[in-house]
Amino acid sequence: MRLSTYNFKTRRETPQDADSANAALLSRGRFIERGMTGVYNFLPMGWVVMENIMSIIRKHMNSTGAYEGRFTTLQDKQLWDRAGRWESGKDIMYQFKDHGEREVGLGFTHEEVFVDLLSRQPLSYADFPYKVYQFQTKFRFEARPKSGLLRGREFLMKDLYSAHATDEELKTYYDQVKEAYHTIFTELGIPVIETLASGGVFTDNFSHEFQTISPIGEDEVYICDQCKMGINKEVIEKVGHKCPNCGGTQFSIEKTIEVGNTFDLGTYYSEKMAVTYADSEDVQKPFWLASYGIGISRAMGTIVELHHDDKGIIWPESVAPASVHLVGLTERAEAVYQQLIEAGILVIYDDRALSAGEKFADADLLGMPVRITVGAKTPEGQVEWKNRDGERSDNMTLETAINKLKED
RNA sequence: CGGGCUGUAGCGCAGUUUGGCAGCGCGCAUCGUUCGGGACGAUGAGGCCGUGGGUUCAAAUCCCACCAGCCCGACCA
Repeated sequence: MRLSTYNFKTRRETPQDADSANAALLSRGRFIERGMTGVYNFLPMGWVVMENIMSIIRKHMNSTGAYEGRFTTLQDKQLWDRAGRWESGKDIMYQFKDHGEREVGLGFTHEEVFVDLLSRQPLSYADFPYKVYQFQTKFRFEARPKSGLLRGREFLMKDLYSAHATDEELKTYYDQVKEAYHTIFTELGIPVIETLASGGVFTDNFSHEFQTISPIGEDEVYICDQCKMGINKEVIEKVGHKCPNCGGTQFSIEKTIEVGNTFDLGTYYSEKMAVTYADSEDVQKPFWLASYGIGISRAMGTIVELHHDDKGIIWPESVAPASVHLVGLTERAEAVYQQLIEAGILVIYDDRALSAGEKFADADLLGMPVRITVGAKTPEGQVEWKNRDGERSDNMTLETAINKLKED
């Protein structure tokens, strides 16, 4: 991609409404642009990051045997009444009347939709489990949106739902998804602590949260000194200040961002909504349900909170919009650009007629993992390689550089 | 939803106390000189001073209401 044709120009100054590192840097780099409070547009380069995050998640969701689908956003009140959540969800759900007198709402989670979907066919024990996930824009009325992409009223989320004939089957899959979550967050560059938490509006059981330590986080987690398991402050009384995993009583307390969660919902929704399956004796029984979420836009904001310096973003290779930021200071860069493309490397090429200083500053702000410079000071037949998170710049042949890029 | 602060050009801000021509920096346009860490000069374009009402000869400035943004609470993926 040539910056000369990508004309969303970076900002030198931080917009006054940017209240966090992720809001400031993503906005200065023109990855996102605020629409209204808690609501963001994604510009093309920002959307590439979102797509990259989604592909990583998609890969690992598929490997658990789940299938990707897409549920409705606009939903009838009657559906929500079936489990009694039209009333209990009033504070966070956008609810309104359409052009007639029909009461509708924007789904902020999809347990009801998934259970209703299952009820559209006769259910047999032999057909379980069902595992469907989606990427969808969620709407939740947050009293006070804050911290850029970390808490918004409209945000992109991956939600997975699984239905099981038995509790044992659910627990096996539940653990499998938690494993997948650990892998996903590692790949995203977000170190997580698996944390015991309350079920919120979803369930009275414990839920599991995937928390990452950050001073901007809104949660407080007690981390067990022995086994490193987390216990959300909201349930520390409930567990008697004792680690349920190893019995440890020494904790360190950290501010954290919740980047993922899993809920074991039991047979609650199946029973409430009166959707059951026939077991091997042809007895109708309630099935077991679990749901699992990861906020995509929140993950993007979190990555920036975790990976930046005073000059800009430092994208992990796995989600970066491109592998290389090519700073072209002389004509020779054009040929280098072509060869990088031919080698199959994703590259952002700064071919604009700007001063070197501006180009370097933008390269730092935009945060591709590797910067390659070609200028008058570059020895003939070589390029200058600099890692975004390093200080040194090294001269090497383009061939060497390409090989290095392909190793990663 | 309570308390506080703030809304002036695309962005960052001064001007409001004490009413009197709409300002600065960045960015943008044209020309020239520059050219390895956000270069320099010249010229120029760009404004519903958040919105509505009021006071006044005169309002960005004073008064009232509303809207929006940020912060602290309450709430929350």
